Amino acid sequence: MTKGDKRKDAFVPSYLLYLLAASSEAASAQFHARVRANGLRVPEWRVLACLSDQDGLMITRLAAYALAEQSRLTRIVDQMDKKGLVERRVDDGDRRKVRVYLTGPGRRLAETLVKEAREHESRLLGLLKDTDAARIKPALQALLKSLEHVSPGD
Amino acid sequence: MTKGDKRKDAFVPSYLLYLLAASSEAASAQFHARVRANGLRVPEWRVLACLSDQDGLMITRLAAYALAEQSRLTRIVDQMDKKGLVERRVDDGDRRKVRVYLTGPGRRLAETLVKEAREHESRLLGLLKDTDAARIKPALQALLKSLEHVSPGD
DNA sequence: AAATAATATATGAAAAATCATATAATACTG
DNA sequence: CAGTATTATATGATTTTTCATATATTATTT
Repeated sequence: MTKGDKRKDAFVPSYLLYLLAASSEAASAQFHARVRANGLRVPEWRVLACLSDQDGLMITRLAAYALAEQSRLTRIVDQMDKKGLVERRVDDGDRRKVRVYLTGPGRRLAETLVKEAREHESRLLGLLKDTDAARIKPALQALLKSLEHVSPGD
Repeated sequence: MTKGDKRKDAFVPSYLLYLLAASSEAASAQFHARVRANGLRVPEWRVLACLSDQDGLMITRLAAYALAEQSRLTRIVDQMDKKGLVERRVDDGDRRKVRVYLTGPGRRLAETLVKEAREHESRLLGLLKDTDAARIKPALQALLKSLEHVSPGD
């Protein structure tokens, strides 16, 4: 019982959901500042990144891929449309669907930012010991995958 | 060139910041539903958890610990105060500081939810292979720690 | 100790996110 | 193929969140 034992068994600092939220926030902070420096908000950057992976996604799938709720994504696409970064096209085969495509400027901005994102990621991983750097992405991918098939009522 | 090569090299699904944000969101979803079932919103639960680790934190430190911006935390504490879960006390030594303490009901609710959180975490880790389960928390802690000392202008 | 700077919290106004639901198109069913 | 159900997107109203800054207290400087 010497000293410094006021928090003998803190819960939060080793709680998985805290570690995920806190490290997501901390790891993203610097890069998100770059996003804003490019005149975008975070959800807009996510849309650009998703479309640069797969152009012409419909609103619903784009929302899921970009981690945004559908009605929010509709409005994000509105704003990106106004900025000239994307354009909407109604799907020919199913006219309920609205597909979102990058414009020229949108694609160029996406490419710039994806490049910056890759560089930033390298720097982040470079901060870690090789073992941790090698393990973190596989562990997260495993977690994500195992959660994909969890029933909602769980 | 057989088939199924439309997304030859998708960026997003293996991008660290995406994996962090997506797995944080996916892993938290079920537990956050439990939080709401207990009449709390997520930031309120975080405050309870932080105070159950260390009662009487000042607003600023509580904000950092609970991953909320200061002015937002002020309002969250307002609401929790109204609900009778916490109470404010001005610090005697430095009257700028407002310290936040759990009330009896607040502490009981915190204990209930921390217990549920621990159980939920076990279930989550149980979904993973032993190697991934053993590695994920250390890897995240290493990432968080390496980011603590990154200069803001980086 | 007066003047200035720094720190802690709160608050008003604006922007963004959420929730429920409207609208429109397509798919199913008897 | 008429009627009903389902799916996709948009929108209004409300609640949250954010941003800048006001207010109050303490620390520093000269």
